[in-house]
Amino acid sequence: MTTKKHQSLKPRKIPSQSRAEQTVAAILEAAACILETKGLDGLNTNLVAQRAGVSIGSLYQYFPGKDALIVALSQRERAVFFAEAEGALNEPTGQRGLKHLIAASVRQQLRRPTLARLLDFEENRPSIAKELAPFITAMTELIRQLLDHEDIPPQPSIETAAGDIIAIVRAIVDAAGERGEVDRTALELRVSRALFGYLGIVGRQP
Amino acid sequence: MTTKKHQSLKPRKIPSQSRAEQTVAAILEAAACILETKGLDGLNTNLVAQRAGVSIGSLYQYFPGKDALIVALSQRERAVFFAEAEGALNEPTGQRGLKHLIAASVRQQLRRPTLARLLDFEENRPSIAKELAPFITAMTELIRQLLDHEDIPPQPSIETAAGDIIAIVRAIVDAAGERGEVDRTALELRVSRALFGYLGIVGRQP
Amino acid sequence: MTTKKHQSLKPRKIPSQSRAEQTVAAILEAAACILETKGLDGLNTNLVAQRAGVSIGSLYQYFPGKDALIVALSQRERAVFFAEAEGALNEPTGQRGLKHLIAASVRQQLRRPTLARLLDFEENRPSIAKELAPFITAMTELIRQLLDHEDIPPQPSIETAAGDIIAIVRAIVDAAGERGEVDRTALELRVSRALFGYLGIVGRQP
Amino acid sequence: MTTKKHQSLKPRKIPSQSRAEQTVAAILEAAACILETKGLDGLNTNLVAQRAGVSIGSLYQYFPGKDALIVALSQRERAVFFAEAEGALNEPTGQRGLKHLIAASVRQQLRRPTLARLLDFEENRPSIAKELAPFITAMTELIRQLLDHEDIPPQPSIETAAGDIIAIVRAIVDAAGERGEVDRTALELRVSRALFGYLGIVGRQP
DNA sequence: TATGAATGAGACTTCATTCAT
DNA sequence: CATGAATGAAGTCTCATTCAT
Repeated sequence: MTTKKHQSLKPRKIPSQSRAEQTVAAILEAAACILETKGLDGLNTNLVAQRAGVSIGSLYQYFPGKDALIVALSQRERAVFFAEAEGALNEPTGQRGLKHLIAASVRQQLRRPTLARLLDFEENRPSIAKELAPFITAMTELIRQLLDHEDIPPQPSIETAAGDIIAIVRAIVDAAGERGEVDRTALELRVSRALFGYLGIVGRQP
Repeated sequence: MTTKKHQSLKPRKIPSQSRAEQTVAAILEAAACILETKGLDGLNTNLVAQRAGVSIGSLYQYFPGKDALIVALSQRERAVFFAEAEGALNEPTGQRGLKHLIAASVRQQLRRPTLARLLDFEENRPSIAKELAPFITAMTELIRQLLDHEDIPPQPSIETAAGDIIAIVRAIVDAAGERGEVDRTALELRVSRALFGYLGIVGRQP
Repeated sequence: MTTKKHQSLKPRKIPSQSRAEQTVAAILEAAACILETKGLDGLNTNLVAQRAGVSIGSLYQYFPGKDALIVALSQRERAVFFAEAEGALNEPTGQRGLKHLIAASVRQQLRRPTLARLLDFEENRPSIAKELAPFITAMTELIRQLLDHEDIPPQPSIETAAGDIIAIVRAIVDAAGERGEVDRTALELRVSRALFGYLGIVGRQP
Repeated sequence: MTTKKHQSLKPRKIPSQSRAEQTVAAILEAAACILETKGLDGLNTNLVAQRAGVSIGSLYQYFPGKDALIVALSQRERAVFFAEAEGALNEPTGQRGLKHLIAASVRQQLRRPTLARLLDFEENRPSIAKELAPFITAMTELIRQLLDHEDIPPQPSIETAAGDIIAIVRAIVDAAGERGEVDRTALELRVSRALFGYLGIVGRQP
């Protein structure tokens, strides 16, 4: 069987000893590495275990299956990203908040471009998406609050707008990653233009 | 590994008899169907052959493997799309041209949303992308000509802009497809705003 | 099925028109070529047909199966060889006869070393061997007559001796072919020594 | 094609647990059995695994493919043979050494005639031969030392002589196996005659 | 808990052979 | 007779997952 259906994708145990935490971290990092170097097709549980210096049995001790690995990896990356993105709420205006969000996205992407792109894709698979719903909800909520500022024109559907915004940022930033761009500022500017245009914000962007 | 490394992705033979053409068409359509209903993981050569009502041997007669199937499918869809998109060059202004392009993209996406989204992703995989390079080149050239009109502000890099434009259109349109949107007009409008914003075109869009 | 069991290995029809003869010759030569360049694993009926410039259907018109191809090829080579070897019977002494036989073997092998070696092997497969029995019988008979001369010490078993002689000649000559040797004379000398030693012929060989 | 091109033929992992050693042994013995009863065409990985009482996955855990199986089998047989053959170096004279070598060859062949013959052939296939080069080298060296004794006439090329000797012994011994001979002594005598004749040793062999 | 050998469903692919045109 | 599209049995090989030690 390729993949067992309908099994939990949550980590099996919350590692309480630091030894276990290290194991989990090693496994995730191994998975990340392989994803970056060999792509999705190159990712398999046996290899991950080997690269992590752990037995395959141990891997299954911490992750109930392959998908759980990807979910955990996404969550790891998302957690970092979200911690940065949340700062957007402290910005005084909606536009400043958006810029903050964009900057966080760009930074996230440029840290590990290949990995980010691959995860972006995997997150679309229904089985994975389900587990990442909380993040989507949180992002949507965050964007909703940003759009709520009075310096942002009202949108017909906040839901739709939030989804579009996430998609647009991702698209430009992934495309840049693919091209190997490294200039953060230029990239942020391009994203801003698209986003501000989308939202109907006229006027000068810095 | 799912797929053998480094094998040709080009069709093995061009069908010379009309019976063969039918076979090829049936195979491609079956692949499209499966992609739509069971996703990428559900796509395998045996199932495709079965659904196409041909033997597995026949499939391999025309396609050297699973990836070749995806390539051929992309090319089929791209050909349809490009035929429509090319009309953009007949528009009098750059902005009208872009609208034409957007409309074509939206139409393409709304025809078979799931399929379109899946192919959009697959096309990013390096091995697939290589085979689709001609299409990318053609699209870039088309966009270059559109941006060349004087009603479009000059862009720092045409290449980058072209890539970004393709990515933005795709992103919004795919996101819409995922949500199950069907309102062509509303969708076109949102894409226009993002694109025109990106390009620095100020002023009222309809 | 890899190969149908129990089917005739004889050519299906004796080609009466010269057109058919040419076809058969082309097929055999194509098979020989492929055997030489891609080895046994590279030999398959479709490829042979293609290389012969004939449709696969036509190939089966003349040969009832893959093994029949190999049998026919062996027979073609054997016929040439045997025509030369038979001259041994005209030699005045047994030793001269043997030399004649050796010379014929060496010449045969050096013409197409790789092909000869491959066929030597294939001829051991029971299904092939059956069809080549007449040749073995003829060879055994030929050798029996040579050994019957009074300048050859009597052998305990003519049958065994004949088999051994064929095997020894083949072994040395194939080994030489493998090494890429081209010096006919040196090779003949070595074979003579082994054979004459085997037969208990003492004294000077030229 | 029967076998994937250009993959390693070396065992994938050396069994560290004794359970694994048993598995490997069972697989090799099953392969040997099948080779003896159904020939080369009858050898396939599924059947080997089944006969060995292990899963196909286990087989591939230790052997990357069918050819690796043959290589390992050859090495197993060669190791046994070489251990016996090496004793030839302890003999006082070259001729005694050769007899020792011949006796070892005959014994090896008569143990499992069919298997020996099949392996002899397979070892000629380039891909297999490569892996067995060490054995060939060792044999050549052994023969070189034997021929170095003063009771053996000097040979124009030791390399060639060594190759020929191996080939001659093999040929006669394989032919005997094919005929179902069981008389060790008679066989050894015939080989001796051929070899001594080849080397130019005159005089009475027992 | 950790280990890693074992499992086996299932995907991929070839190629000898047939048969409708 | 020739053609070449179609067939599908038979084989190869992988990898997610389990389980005895």
